[in-house]
Amino acid sequence: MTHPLFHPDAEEISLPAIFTALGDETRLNIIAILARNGERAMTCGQFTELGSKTALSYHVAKLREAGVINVRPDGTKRFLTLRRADLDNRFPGFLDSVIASASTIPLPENQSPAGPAETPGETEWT
Amino acid sequence: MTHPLFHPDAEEISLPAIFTALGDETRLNIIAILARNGERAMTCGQFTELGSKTALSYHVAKLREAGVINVRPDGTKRFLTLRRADLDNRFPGFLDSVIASASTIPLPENQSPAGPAETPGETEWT
DNA sequence: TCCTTTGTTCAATGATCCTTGAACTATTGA
DNA sequence: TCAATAGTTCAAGGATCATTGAACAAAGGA
Repeated sequence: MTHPLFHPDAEEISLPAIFTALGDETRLNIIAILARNGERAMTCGQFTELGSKTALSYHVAKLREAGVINVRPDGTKRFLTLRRADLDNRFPGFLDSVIASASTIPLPENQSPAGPAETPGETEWT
Repeated sequence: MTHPLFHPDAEEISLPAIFTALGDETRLNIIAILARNGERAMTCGQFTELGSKTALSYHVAKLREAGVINVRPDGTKRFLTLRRADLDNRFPGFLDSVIASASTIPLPENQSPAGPAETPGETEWT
């Protein structure tokens, strides 16, 4: 990595940018799954059912550039987390209402709402 | 009008569609102004500072088709209102958080937050 | 009836979006 | 060192988007 991945500062996160980022089915699903997974970070590889490797890379970048998620490289993987604190601070109540609303929408595959991990040792923390 | 303006049923309103509709600066401004105006309906002509006549017609149609606003033709005018009840029913808390968040963003012109009408008799009710 | 007001529709244009496959980089484990 | 893993970058494609001006339609008032 020549320079670290760009993330907008908390105060630079704009509402239209968030809406644009969330206005895509794939990206909204990524957010919903991340939210269901609690505070645990997830890798891009855990979203393969949502699209191709290339498409996911594209969508994850969009979410990152909009300030919705944080992407932390670690080895060959990237760990994704919601920027909860930053979003709550800038737009109080917004993320919660989005997650609550998005949760009424069925996910494309068998995404269990944060039960015990099927493959122990795979979960990571921020 | 050959047939009345299309409005999606409340249960057909989708979150991605709302995000797509609100992911545009002009449309978000329309919503913010509508919200600031309380329950009063507004005409397209009251948004001229946000864009040309043609552009506004385009954006208002987008908001209507996404289920965010209701458009009621009356004479030569169209009266716009937020679909508060439908949105609150389908996505509780969502619209309020959007409006609260959008209200922290400055409006492009001197949009007073629902003070007394400068031109009495122009306000309308749903 | 004629003109004004209010807003729509159309065609054209340039910009942006999302997806794809192929090629590539970087890291890890054997 | 070699191969597998995880993800990025690039170019190309078609689709959708947002804006413009010109023409149009519908209703209302003089």
